[in-house]
Amino acid sequence: MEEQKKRILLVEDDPNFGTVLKDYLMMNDYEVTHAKNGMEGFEKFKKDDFDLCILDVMMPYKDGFTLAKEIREKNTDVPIIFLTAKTMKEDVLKGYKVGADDYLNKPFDSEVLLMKIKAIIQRKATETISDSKQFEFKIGSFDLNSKLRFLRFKGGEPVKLSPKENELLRLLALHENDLMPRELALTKIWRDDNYFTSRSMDVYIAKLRKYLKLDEKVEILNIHGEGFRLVINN
Amino acid sequence: MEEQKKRILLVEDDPNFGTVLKDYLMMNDYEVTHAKNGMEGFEKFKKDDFDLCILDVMMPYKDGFTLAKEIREKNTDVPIIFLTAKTMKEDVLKGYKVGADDYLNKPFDSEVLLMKIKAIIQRKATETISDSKQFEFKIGSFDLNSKLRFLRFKGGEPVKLSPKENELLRLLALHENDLMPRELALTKIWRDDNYFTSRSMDVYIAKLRKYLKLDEKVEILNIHGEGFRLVINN
DNA sequence: TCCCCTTTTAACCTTACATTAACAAAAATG
DNA sequence: CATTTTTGTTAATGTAAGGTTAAAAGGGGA
Repeated sequence: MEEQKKRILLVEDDPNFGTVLKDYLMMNDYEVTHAKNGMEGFEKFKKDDFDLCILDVMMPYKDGFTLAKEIREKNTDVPIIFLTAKTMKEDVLKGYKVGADDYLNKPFDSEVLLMKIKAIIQRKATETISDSKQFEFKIGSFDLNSKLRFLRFKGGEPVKLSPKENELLRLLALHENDLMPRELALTKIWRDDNYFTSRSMDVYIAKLRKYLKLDEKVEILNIHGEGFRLVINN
Repeated sequence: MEEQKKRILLVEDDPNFGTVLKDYLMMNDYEVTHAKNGMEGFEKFKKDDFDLCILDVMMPYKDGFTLAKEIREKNTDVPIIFLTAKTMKEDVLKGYKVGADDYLNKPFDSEVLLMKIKAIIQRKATETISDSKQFEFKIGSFDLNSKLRFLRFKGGEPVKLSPKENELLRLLALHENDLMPRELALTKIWRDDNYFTSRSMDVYIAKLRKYLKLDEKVEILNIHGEGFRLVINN
């Protein structure tokens, strides 16, 4: 059985270290694309599909965090590992905020890196089975295209959705008729969970409800203290 | 409202460090059970449901790995974080083998630990989302969906249940036709057992009876001084 | 720079929930 | 049978969560 090699985007400005790491990963059966800085990293990211990104934090022109943010705008799912200078606590916290999956302090042990890579790719694989790759939804009489970010009612004129509107409606649609926990949306979309992000989410729920009013069979119900539920009656 | 606190089992033999860590976690809104060694840790694990285990690796009598293995035999899902001595690489690798979700080198930064805890619990939550079925009960002519918190009579309009109503009815349903001890509900749902919580529970029993009146075959009987019994006659 | 689009923050209001109180009824106790 | 405990039920209260709208704050082009 031909296992497809996993593809890693490695963004690391130190040429020596970068090359060594790349070779090491390739020896361990990963397909590695090595970019020398943030710009290049983003270009390569856009061109290809990767299973994992390993980003150095300290880089000229465009640091790892900025790059990660750009990557996240394009793709909310791809796992990201940061390579941070030793015990830069702020870096670690900032990393998690941007949506990192893990971090590694330099200098690090290569075997540990391998373990992490395996664990993370594995984790994403099971997590992603259901919810990735799905960009088109039927919601009552609506069609949602979450890749192009529009919502269309009965084949009429599509209305454009903002990124957050879109992500939120997509999450709801993924859980159609089922509970979509508040926390899930907050951590997946807002990447933070506090009073204000929570209120912000409520505002977006209101916006979505306004859009969805056109079809009285479709509604977003609240489950007090838990989250929301997109139901389609018939 | 009533956001249920996440429960952490902390197994750490150093009394000073353990206590400090416990307090710190509690300050951050976790419910923490602290065990002083592997044995005690396992006992406590068996007695309760936890959302996360934090295990020190170096402990007398029973080290963290052995404990983790035992825990894994009982429960394949609960996330485990190891606290390892600084850069003991073997420990890290061994930890992953045993099925750890993450590890932290001592000394570690407490904020980083918090981030990890949040990330890990969140991750598990999304993974575990789909194993419903254990949330659906048939009670006479009623359907109880305790995940979506509604009760439906003969396929009619579902009526929403409050968290406490829901939990209580679920507990009763789990013990259908059998005694559901007062104390059980109080410790599991109210997590406290005193005069007032007990009265509060009685209030909820009254509410449930009102809902269930629609089906005269279903009733909640009191067993004086013992608890309640959900019976379905036919 | 200004403008437009998006997102957050704020304010105010409504609803949902849990607890407590108060009083009635049943059951146990002796 | 009188008294104490336990349970049944309804209503009042306080607080937290959610609904809604508008204004402020960012942020990326033209």
